[in-house]
Amino acid sequence: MADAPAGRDYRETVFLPDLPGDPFPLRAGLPKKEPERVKYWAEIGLYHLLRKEAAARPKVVFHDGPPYANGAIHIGHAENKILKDFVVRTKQMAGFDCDYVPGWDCHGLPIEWKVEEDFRKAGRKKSEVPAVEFRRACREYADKWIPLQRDEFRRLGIEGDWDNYYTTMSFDAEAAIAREFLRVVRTGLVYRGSKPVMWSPVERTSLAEAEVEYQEKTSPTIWVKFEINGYDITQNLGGGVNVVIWTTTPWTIPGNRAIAYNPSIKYGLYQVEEIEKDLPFEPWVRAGEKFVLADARAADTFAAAKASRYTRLQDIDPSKIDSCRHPFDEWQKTPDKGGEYAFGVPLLAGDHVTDDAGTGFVHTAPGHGADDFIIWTKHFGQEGIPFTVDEEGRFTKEAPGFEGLEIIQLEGKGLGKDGPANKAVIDALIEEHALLARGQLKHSYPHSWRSKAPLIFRNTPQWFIALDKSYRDGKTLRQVALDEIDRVDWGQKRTGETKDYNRIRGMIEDRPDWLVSRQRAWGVPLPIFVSKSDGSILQDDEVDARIFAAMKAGGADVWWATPAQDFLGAKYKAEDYEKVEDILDVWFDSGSTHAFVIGNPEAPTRPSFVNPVSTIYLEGSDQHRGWFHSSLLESCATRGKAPYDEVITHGFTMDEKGMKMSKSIGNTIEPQKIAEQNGIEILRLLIASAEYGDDLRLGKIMIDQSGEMYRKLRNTLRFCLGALRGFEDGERVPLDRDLPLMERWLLHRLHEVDRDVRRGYDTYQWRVALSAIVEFCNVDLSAFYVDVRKDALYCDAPSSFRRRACRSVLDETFSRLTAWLAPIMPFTAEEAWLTRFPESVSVHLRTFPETPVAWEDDFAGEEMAKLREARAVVTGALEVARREKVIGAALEACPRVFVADDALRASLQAIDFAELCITSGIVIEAGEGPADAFRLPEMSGVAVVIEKTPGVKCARSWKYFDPATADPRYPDITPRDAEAVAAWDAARG
RNA sequence: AGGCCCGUAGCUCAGUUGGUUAGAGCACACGCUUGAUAAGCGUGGGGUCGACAGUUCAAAUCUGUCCGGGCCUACCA
Repeated sequence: MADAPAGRDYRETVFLPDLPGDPFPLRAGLPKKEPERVKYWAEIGLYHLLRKEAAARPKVVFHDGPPYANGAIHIGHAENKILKDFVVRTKQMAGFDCDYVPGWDCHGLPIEWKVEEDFRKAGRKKSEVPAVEFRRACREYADKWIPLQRDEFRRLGIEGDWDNYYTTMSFDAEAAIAREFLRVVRTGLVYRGSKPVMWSPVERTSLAEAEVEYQEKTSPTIWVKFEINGYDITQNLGGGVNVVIWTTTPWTIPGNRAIAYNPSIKYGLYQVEEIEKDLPFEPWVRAGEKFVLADARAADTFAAAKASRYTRLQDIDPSKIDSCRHPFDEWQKTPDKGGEYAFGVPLLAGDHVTDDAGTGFVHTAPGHGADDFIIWTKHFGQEGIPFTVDEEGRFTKEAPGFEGLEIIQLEGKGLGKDGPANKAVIDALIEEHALLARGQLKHSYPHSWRSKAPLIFRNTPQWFIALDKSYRDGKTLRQVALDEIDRVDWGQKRTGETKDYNRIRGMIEDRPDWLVSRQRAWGVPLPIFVSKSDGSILQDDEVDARIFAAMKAGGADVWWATPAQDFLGAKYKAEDYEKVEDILDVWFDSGSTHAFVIGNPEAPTRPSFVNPVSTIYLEGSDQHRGWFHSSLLESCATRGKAPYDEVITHGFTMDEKGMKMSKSIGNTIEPQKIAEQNGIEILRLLIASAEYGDDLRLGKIMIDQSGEMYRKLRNTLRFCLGALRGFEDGERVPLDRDLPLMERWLLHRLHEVDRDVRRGYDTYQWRVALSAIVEFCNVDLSAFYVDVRKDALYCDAPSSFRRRACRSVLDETFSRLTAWLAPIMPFTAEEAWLTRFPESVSVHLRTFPETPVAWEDDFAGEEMAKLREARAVVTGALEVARREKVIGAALEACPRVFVADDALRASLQAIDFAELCITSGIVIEAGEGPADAFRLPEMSGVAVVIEKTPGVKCARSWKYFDPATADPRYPDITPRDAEAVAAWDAARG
């Protein structure tokens, strides 16, 4: 076999997929091109074009959870915004109007800290800066960051109304937040109660959890006797039986109001028999004394008390103890001779009590501990909690006998050290014979982040929203919220995933009342007046209207800058009312965003928010405790319903090992860096292919892998662009059953992929859609359809039906690929689309093309599945022949295919199977074939023997052919190629 | 410490109500091609399904314990 004699170079007559000037190069240059594209979208006003295009469509509201206006964005922000962008873009392209209004959360501590620091550097203490000046500085600080963050978000390819973003500190927002709170007041759910908070006596302020750090501290420990008042079998016990508690904070004893025990712990009655001898001091314990203790704690307790021998008399059930005497209830040094402490100390059951430390009984001072507070309010509500300590950490008159003593030294050399309070209490206990033992303990104890001074738990008056008070059709806020949780889709409806539903439900079921007041400066005030005579909150529409109007005009500052009388008007006297100066929990701010961003159903803030078919929230899973939570409660309180219909959550970004990213470990990855080095679309693709509900791992390997996926997709688009060069409507053939099987099958696949992509997008499972697209590109297009059809595309005459059919179907493919990919790869989809249609404005103004039902073609699908299985046997055989150096390229082969099954053989004969296998010829025969033929275990009825193709190699298509069949004008190419070249020559004259 | 959750090939993910030798894409190795060419095609290696125990004729799939990781609470009298 010899090649045709060297003759004409046909290369120029081959329709290679090059585009003039290579407008869509393989090397994308994303880091450089993406910013240009962002600018382009801004210039054409894409956001406004989108709104205009979709004005008549059904609305979907995607409401942005506001990031905090502080610092550069990090990878977590990037994941969050990109996922949001996927939702917004897919909804828009699925035929909705999905308006996205980004926002920022501006009030709160982090900014307050920064600004405070700035003032300190300038030599001014916060307390010396007027509230309004301080707030102005906070506002300026937030204002500085918003445009910076906005530009970073736009760089990520996020589309939205970036010129009209919302903030929680705009005057409108501040007025709206205040009005929302007044709305809650009208439900009757707002009350003033108290709660122990972390308090710094040195700084005279409460501290947030984030401002607290734990340090080692040595504290006194005391074992205190509480004599039992009554026990229904007291007669059997005799008198003088004591419950023993243990504590590291003696100063909380005046605040003791209860003792907690755990019903699942075993308790016993013990009698002391003998005291240790030869001690350098005389122990307080006496032989014959009786104590109730957890059995597991008896040994340690008696060791501390120096009782060398003791006996256990009987079991004790603490629930049968009515109450105990307070150790100070007969203390002579109190003004009332102990009468102030003459309340019974009840025993309360609580799970927080353990028997691995202490005595099995927990001293409970509801004003000075979280557990203490919880167990107390569970039994007695807010009643009866004393305020024993003032804001400087001094005992008040509610701690009779100790008034004025400091818990922590406030000044001088001993600043931050224990004050006289502990010692005074211990002395009093000794005096009253209530101290069993004492010691010292080194333990971790809360300290102020800034002053490093120890903190105390201190009961302070605060404002709450009640969860268990009925307010709406006899229901409580908790009940309404739980009902709404059932209505909302947390994923349990779209994918059956119940984890988010369970999580939010659990949180709402368990949470205590909402503490909404903060003793801070940078926020929206609780805009209320409290009657000095009866403690009720003034509720008057005219007053509320004045407050709202003033804030709308001048922001929340007016609350501090305007005399109370101006709000109260003529009807009320300022001196009769206390103007509350606390600010609202910032979660109340963001919980109210729905009210001023989306608006009420009756009063939407924009046309794109009218009667939405759905309102969607999407945030990280930490927002179950945050924004999802506060928005739910706020909206249920004011409107009786959740502000959203669907909630989507995502996990957190981790490093490549699945560990949390942190600056100190140095394993962070900045989105800005990915944008510079790889292009942000690589990150978008990575996020789209991940199970974002779980944590997202991020590392070099994943980014590289995502880059590979990108290249494959880009190259597929690039091939389509080249293959479709010059394709016009006139070339199009009807997309019906007269198409070749290959094209019928490809349409069938487009139909299937369309279904998968829509299903993925509808349920926010981007990876389902993306993997359908990627697999289609790789397996169906690249490895099969394109590989097979390259011959027809390159070498057929333009008039060839086969080539026209191929191009018609590729046109539909390109149309869909660009649309399907647009939400995930907005830059590249745009680039591809505009390369093909330079006169078009943007791919993003399109919707997903409808895919005709008629394209579903089960026959083509099943037929092609069979053919590809048979093809796999041929490719396997070719591989063996290649390895044995029988052939190199597949076109050198002419396989003999033995097919036992008549139906399968008929299928193979019905089409050009050589074309499918990309061989120059093929022989299909009946029967089992020779024993040494190539077979695959899963296709036992097909056997293949590879033989070399006879004939000569076509100088144009490289196929081997019988030169006897050649067109005499073109002896070195096949007749098919001759026809194409003839047409090509004719066109050029 | 408690609540919710995650743990399948090097990587990202599929694995229907428990049922034949656990799949895909990418990566890797080898080969082919040199007309998608800083591309394309083919073939191949690679997993005790986090560990252990249990239920079952049968478990990646159900139960329990443990290990590792994440988010959120709490952090102790």
